[in-house]
Amino acid sequence: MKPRHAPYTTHGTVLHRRQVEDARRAIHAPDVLQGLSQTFKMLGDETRLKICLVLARQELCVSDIAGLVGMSESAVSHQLRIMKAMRLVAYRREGKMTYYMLDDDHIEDLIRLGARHVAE
Amino acid sequence: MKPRHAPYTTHGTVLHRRQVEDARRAIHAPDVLQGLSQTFKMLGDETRLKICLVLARQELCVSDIAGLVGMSESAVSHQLRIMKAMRLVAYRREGKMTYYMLDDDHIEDLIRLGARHVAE
DNA sequence: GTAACATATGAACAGTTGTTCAATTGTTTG
DNA sequence: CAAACAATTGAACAACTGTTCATATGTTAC
Repeated sequence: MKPRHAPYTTHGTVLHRRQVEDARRAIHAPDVLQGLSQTFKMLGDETRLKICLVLARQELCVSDIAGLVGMSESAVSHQLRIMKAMRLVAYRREGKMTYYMLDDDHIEDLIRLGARHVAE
Repeated sequence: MKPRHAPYTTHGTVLHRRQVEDARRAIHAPDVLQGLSQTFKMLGDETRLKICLVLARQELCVSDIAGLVGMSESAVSHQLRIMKAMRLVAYRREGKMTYYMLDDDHIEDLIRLGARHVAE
């Protein structure tokens, strides 16, 4: 059985020149890479993921979000602050309450695609 | 200015009945939710994200992956173990080397969609 | 056999993360 | 005004994460 690759150097250096050169092109620019991982990390927490889901179609006040995601209002408020900083959610104050809403069209698509992946 | 919502109860209970009922339907089943956040969390780490990118088109040995993503071989090996456990990568041994490759079509789509999002 | 190498693995560690709790702010209502 | 309520904030804390370092495993070449 003949080898599919041709290794040509030693430790610390590139072992498979052609493959490595091709692969290098696949890596995005540092800032894109950072934004990407930040976005995914955002959705990597179940609480935030649920918040995104419930806020996708309508605005909701903090208490209702808390009830829906099964977390304390404080915990939700902390998460919303992060999501607000990332410009993922918009908010609107009305009297005692603050209504939050998802302010990013792409997120829903991302979750939908992810869900299709999970469903195998 | 008339209120857009009609609050009707107090603390701990639902404040906006209709919105909450609609929102509740948007939350996926617990196992789907968990799978989703796990997948996103996976991509939420820059090292793993880069590994996915470089392994999308061709297989590579651990040393070359390490060189490409700028991490020690040990660090990469640890991450590959996790990714292997998640059935995200497949591997093939050939002599001294182990060649890894992305074993999940959806991941690339997910990253591509994410990248489009980052680019605004 | 030994030496060199590629990879894997375990323990330890620092850094980060998400929640809780208590206190605070700001608003509405009586 | 005070009481009730919605939301926010900061400190503290436990849990988790990713890396490093040292060591181990397994393969190839001499």
